[in-house]
Amino acid sequence: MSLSKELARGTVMPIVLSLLAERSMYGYEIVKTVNQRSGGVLDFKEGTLYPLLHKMQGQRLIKAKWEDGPTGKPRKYYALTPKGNRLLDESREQWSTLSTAVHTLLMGA
Amino acid sequence: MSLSKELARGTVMPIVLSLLAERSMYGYEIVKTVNQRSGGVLDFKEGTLYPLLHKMQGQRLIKAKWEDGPTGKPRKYYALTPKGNRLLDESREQWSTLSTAVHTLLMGA
DNA sequence: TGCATTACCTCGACATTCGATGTATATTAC
DNA sequence: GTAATATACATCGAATGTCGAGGTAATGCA
Repeated sequence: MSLSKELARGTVMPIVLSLLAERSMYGYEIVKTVNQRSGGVLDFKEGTLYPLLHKMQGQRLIKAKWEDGPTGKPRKYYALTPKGNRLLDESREQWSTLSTAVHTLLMGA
Repeated sequence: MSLSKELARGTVMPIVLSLLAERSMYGYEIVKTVNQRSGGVLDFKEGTLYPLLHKMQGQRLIKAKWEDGPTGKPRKYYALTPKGNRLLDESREQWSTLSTAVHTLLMGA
């Protein structure tokens, strides 16, 4: 795996939480949104996201609901649970703490 | 693994490169230095670091030299190679890019 | 003597991620 | 009409990274 990919490990779940806090989304939409909003820096793969969504659902961080999309074809929309919302807060805090620490060590004390 | 640990994945190698750019260090010293400088946010484990150092040595990113420490007991000092130095530059750039992207997605566009 | 610390190291278990692959429908282009 | 592309769900195996536990041995100190 490239260094860049390696660094991005662990940011996937927090980002998913953050997007779902904005509004409900379906899997494919999450992939496209992240890749587009990050300007190509992040590149979520379906093979990464779908298992993660299922895992997060099992942990009651998100809940799923089938709803008809604009074409009439059903899509699986995910939304945050209260528990997911709490974890989001925690994640943001931890990201701040970590990125400060890494910055210090990497960019010079 | 805790969320925080999960986030820190992938930062280990860049940080090692960064420390060794400052001066040569031995493994145990790297562990202690990182944990202390990060104020406990990062917590390098020997089981992580030693295999990594060996891997990096195999990739010619660092080179090792046995030298006598103050007690006369030999220590294995690691130093950056030119190749390691180039990767450090790259790593710093990639960290900046990534952390900006993650910040945007996590903390709100 | 006994304990903590320094300093090297390996190993197995576990989790994460990717690339590949599969299915099916909808849209667009020729 | 049909070929190609995009949408949208999903699983699986291989590769990799990390940790906790364990091992060895020397030093410093009370």
